[in-house]
Amino acid sequence: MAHHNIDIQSAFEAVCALFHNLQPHEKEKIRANFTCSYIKRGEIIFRDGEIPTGLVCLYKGKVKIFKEGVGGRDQIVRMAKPVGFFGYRAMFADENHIATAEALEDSIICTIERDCLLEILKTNADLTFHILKSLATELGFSNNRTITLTQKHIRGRLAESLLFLRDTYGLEDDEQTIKVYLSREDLANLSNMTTSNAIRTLSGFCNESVIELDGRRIKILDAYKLDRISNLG
Amino acid sequence: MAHHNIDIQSAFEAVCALFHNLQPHEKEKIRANFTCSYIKRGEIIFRDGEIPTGLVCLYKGKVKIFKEGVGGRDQIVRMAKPVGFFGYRAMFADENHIATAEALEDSIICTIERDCLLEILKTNADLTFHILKSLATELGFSNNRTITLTQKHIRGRLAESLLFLRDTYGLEDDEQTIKVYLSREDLANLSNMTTSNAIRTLSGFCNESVIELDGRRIKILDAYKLDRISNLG
DNA sequence: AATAAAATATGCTTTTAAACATCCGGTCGC
DNA sequence: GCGACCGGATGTTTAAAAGCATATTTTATT
Repeated sequence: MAHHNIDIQSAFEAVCALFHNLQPHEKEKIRANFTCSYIKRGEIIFRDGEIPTGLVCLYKGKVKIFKEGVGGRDQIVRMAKPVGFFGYRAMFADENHIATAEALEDSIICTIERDCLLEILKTNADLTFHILKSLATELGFSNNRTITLTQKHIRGRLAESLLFLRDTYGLEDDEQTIKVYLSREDLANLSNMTTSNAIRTLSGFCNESVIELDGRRIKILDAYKLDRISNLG
Repeated sequence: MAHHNIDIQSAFEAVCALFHNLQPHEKEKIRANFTCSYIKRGEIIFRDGEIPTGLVCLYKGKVKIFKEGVGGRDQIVRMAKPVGFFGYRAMFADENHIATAEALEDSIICTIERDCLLEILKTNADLTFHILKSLATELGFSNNRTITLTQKHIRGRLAESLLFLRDTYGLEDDEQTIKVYLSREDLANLSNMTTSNAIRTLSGFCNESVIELDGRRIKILDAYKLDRISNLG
């Protein structure tokens, strides 16, 4: 790992910037309980059932968080982007993880040791409220997502997923290509469908000139139409 | 409303008991911003799109929180029981409500005015952390629920809903009858299925002697079998 | 470079649950 | 008392998506 030469100081500052209203002594406390590591594409960061060891932050790369469902079918419940936290829900709820986190590309993740963070939260109401707000927002997303995944048809679900990926990771310089390269299987697991149907529907969109495909590269040609499919399909 | 003679003092104490670590001056502040009202069965407490006015607490009765989905099909996202809060997610996320709350039976609800509560939270880290924890737990439920509703088959979804209702509202004195009386339509909206299918599946369970039906009264005869259907069906 | 393994593509079949159509029984309002 | 309406029950039809089979292409491994 050492040969990757992670710039811990930069990572530390970037992570701390996510916290608002951090007192100097709190920052030093975090520094003393802060670790960084390099994660290769495909590696597991934590597994369903494990005890959360701390607050995980993605400094570089992309991570999917998924749950294994009925008959081994995975559902992606979250896509983490840098710089942002993930895997904190279980820690705050005082539960074991209920999902698995896997790096989608080579990534750098940082961890703030659990007890250290909890101690800071016990006295910093501002910071605690900030996290509370994030959780409330996320719960809203989750509720919306439930409706989408259960009620929209395949085309609508996939269209929404593509728009979600665009909104989460942004576009390449061409202003059209979604800045994340998922396998058809991951797209399917994000959209609650089989891999076959993801492939089929994707090539359907392609025929209708809504998107353009080049391997895992997805170019959104007609965002308006994609939005319409998402909302009415 | 006055003729219903709500015991505001008892309600106030019961609601405050939900908060831990409340300072005396905070309690008085809440008392000054505390209102109670009587809600008839079928009445709407708040609607999707409205601005949250405060923290709502159910003191007596039962309330369903649902979202209208594609083609007017509702999905129940939460069932509130006394004494407990609901409708707080939107307030904490600084959003408008994304769901509608309706009383399932005659109920008494109390409201703590929004700004009053937020002020208290700004300085009471303990209390804020407590709410944070609840939200984290709820987000876990929501994620689990998404998997259930998308991946389980009709029988599994309905079985899980029945067990969920039992766990939420408990059983009558006979130790078998679920202590909530939902219409077939509500059961369907809880389980992501059409009303016809809820009726059909329910009478299926009845034929298999897993449950016993008497109108809206549902008796769980074989909890073990119901659990198995939920997990494997 | 050769081979194996994984990912993608596509056609066909089957299953599931929605949609639709009645029908029944109770309740409400007039 | 009558008709309208609502909730519940049940059978039939239809559509959507899963499942399965099989190519083909790409990527990884030796």
